[in-house]
Amino acid sequence: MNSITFKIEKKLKGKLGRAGILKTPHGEIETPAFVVVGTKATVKSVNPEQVRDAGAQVVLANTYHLYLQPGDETVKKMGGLNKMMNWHGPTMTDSGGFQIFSLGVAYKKGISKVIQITNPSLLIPERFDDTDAPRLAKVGQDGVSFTSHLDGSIHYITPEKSIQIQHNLGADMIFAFDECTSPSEDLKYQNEALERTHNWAERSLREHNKLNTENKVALFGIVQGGREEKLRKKSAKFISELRVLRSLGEAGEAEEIGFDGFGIGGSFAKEDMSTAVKWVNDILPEDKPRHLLGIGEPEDLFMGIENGVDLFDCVLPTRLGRNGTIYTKYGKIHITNTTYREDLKPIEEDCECYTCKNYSRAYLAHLFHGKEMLGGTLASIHNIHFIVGLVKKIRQSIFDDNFEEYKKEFLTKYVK
RNA sequence: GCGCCGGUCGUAUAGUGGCAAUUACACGAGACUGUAAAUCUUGCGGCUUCGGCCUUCGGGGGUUCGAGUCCCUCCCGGCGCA
Repeated sequence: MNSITFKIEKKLKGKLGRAGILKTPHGEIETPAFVVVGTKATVKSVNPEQVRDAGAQVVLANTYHLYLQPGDETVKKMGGLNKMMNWHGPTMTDSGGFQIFSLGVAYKKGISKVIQITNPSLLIPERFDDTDAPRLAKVGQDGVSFTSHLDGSIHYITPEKSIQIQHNLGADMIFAFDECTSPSEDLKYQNEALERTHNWAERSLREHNKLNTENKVALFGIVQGGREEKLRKKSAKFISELRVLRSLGEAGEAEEIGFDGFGIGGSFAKEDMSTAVKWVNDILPEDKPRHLLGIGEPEDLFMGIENGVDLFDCVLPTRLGRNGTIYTKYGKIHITNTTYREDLKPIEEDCECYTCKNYSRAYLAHLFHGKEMLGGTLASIHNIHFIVGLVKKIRQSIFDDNFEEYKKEFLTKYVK
């Protein structure tokens, strides 16, 4: 009996894309699916009923943040992630690997998850030879030391520790501890980092194997390798084929176990993303779910799905929403712009979300100008509905055999 | 009527001889991709070939190389005494 099962129901002709169903202990996920991010066990500004009503099937929380506050043991005492946050559906946790990047090389530097290759200076390693620069995460031999942004305390996270924390948090699907590298690192470093990620993958899998006695938790391995084709393919192969032995009781028998699913990680140059995803998904086993970590924008979702991605997560719908940027089928709008102050239309006329059914742009503009909390909530609800809904529509287009037409129709109207 | 205090970029302020002028809010625009983010950046007198140029601190006049700052006068507001 596996913790999760994945069944492909329909494939995209001539492409790697597919639509399927992922079964977890807390319910089914129709894939491709967009996972809503709730880093600290809350989707910021939105309650679980609103998250569900906006169409979300699954939420993702973060190991690093919940370990620091309130502490994974405390989460466990509260009954685990689902019970604590009153979310009844499937859950995931990220391993903390992204914080190696965001609190490390990327710390205070304007390097983000996705960079534009039109700014090539970000890709020149020499420009970033700043080993002395202050950072809150430092990679060591065995794990990573983090300086807490909350109180300055030092914490050493190893793959084993990350997996232990994640088991305490109690999500259905968890991730191996990996190192998300910056594209500004040179090839030598990318190589070293990848070796480390592979080593950590094995240690994560072993620790998970020890702790997963009830077989309720699924572990996803993460493919890294930066922008290098060789490294990406090497990583996909290694992570796919990684096995550890699990004993089957007293008789001394053992079975080989590998990862239940796969994550594709890294900080991408936008232009490189599709080729990297393609390299990797060509190699990853077809019968296991694939999660493109931390992506993305509407155009990225089409790209990912057509190249065989089953799951996405991204902070954008909620972060943008909170900050007054709202998705529409014609592109994003800034609701605080003067033009919306007396605009009585909903964000989108034909949108079925709670926000669009009940409120005008003018009211949202008012809430944002007045710094009322409800503004961020209503905008987040719409953005979640929009992005989650977009992935659902793309999924439907796979079943309807009109993926290409839908993609073209959407992207023609949608102005970046 | 007399005395005192005060009038600075939408608002509130800083500024006591070198100032296109502080700070906050408001306003305008932008950014955000496994969330140190309900955050951050940036503009906010006009023009600019980005070197500058012009016009500004209640009105008018004066002193000075130079005035938001000093002097005179007028206008407006607040307080006190008649």
